[in-house]
Amino acid sequence: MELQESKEESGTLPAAPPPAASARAGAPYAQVKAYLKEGLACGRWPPDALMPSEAQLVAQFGVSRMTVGRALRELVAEGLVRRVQGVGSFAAHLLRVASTLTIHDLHEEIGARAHRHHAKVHLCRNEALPAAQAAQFGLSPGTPVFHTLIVHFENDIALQCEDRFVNPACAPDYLKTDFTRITPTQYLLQVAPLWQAQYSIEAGAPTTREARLLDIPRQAPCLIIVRRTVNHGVPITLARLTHPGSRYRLEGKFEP
Amino acid sequence: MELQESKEESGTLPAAPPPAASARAGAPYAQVKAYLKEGLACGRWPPDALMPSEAQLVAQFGVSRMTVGRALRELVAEGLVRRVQGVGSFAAHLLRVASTLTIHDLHEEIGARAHRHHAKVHLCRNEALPAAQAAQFGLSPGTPVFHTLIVHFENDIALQCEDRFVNPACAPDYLKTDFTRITPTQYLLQVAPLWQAQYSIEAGAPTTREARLLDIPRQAPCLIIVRRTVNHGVPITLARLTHPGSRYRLEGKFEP
DNA sequence: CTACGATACTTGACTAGACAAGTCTAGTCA
DNA sequence: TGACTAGACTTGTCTAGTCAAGTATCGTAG
Repeated sequence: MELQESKEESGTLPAAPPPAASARAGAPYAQVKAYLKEGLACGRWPPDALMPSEAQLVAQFGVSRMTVGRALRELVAEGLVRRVQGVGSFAAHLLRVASTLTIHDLHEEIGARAHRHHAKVHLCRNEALPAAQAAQFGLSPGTPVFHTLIVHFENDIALQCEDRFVNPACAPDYLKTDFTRITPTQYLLQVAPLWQAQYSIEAGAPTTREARLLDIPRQAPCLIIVRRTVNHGVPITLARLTHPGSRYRLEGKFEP
Repeated sequence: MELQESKEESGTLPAAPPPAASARAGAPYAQVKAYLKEGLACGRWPPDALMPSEAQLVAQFGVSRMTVGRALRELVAEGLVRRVQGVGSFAAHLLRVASTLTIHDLHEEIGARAHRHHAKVHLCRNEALPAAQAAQFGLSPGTPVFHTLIVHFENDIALQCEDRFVNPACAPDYLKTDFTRITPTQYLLQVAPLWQAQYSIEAGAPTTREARLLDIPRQAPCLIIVRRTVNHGVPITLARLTHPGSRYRLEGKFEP
């Protein structure tokens, strides 16, 4: 359903990283930014060191303060620099740098590889919210909710078991959707733009039912993603996505 | 070693999300940004819809073009808006929004919970790079590399098995480090600021040795993170981090 | 010696205007 | 009809200056 994925043998990584062409070096602000980034990378300003002030950079590069300000602001946004008003700019601890995991739709991902996707709907009904999910979902136990259980296949191999609860208030027509044509994620994004999500990723054993639906042994390690989506504080959906560990992997990268 | 982690029972999520106070609403650029964000969230501009031009926003808010430009530029950086020179600004597909996984050091994380961390070094030597790792690492098979195998404990419970290769050219004194006091990640970040990393996350079974070192059964599902770090195209380190699925979980969130 | 205030320096934010470059449309000419 | 061009509109970027607000320092008055 989501999160960039791949499917290769265990423990490998994709080929060498792309050169990551940053903003074109022609723009003055990009030059200042590249200069600072380079200095950060080569250790000219170790963590917590005082970096040049805007005025110094203005003099050094012969550009206006707005321009060096933009360069520095972008570095702050990237987590490379910490600025204190009245004091100066300091090199950040790269330890705290953040990476990005791109969220994709499984359907699209499979399509992008020119593979076939199909889904089998095992459950699609109105239900009272079980107590076990109530606390995480953020609704009271027993509240009527929609519950779907769908298995997604790539080229007839089961890739994901999607067990999902949906708040009827956010998507009244959810159950009428043809989930063999559109994934629940796609549908929900149309109905309620995604506004905040939390997820947890862990390795675990599938439930008996999941093992049966995915056609894997009960002991097979699975990558389990639990995701909760909220719009303006109102819970939209709670999903448990179970993937056979041998068939699914998350990948990401980051570059300060 | 890294990636924000937690350790609770299976399949749960943390408590409700924080309100996520954005930049203070007082600043004009923040007001414009909030206005656009709100419209994006409530569906005023569905994906690919044409958003107001800078000139329109200038007139509407009575601010200068630099100010609305900054608001829009930040929304582009957050992946909420796509702009095309000469054409206009468009609402992005939230499907493609990026989340962040904060990289932490295991040592720090454990300390933050007021728990004890200790490490046991099982291997710390010079070795010829095995062919199996050569391709991913980006060095020729047989190249001399440093190889460490360290198990990290939290309150005497094994949390991570860290199998790591290090390029001697980047950290000549790596083997002399006392890894019971400082983690390899901490040390490497001091020596060579992290510049680019790739990782893959998957569920799998531990190797026989990992199972023994972590004191878990061979069938126990593990969360396996393989990470490769590169500085200016030069490989620094390749690490395989194996975590018992029952004791370790990754968490993250995103908010457009 | 201490407390206070002036001063210098820093970042934060904004304005008004400028030029460049890309895209679309409508009108014109062959 | 088809090709071309001029104009309008858009974003991308920059300058030079302004005002505000936070912080550190240093000298002076008590």
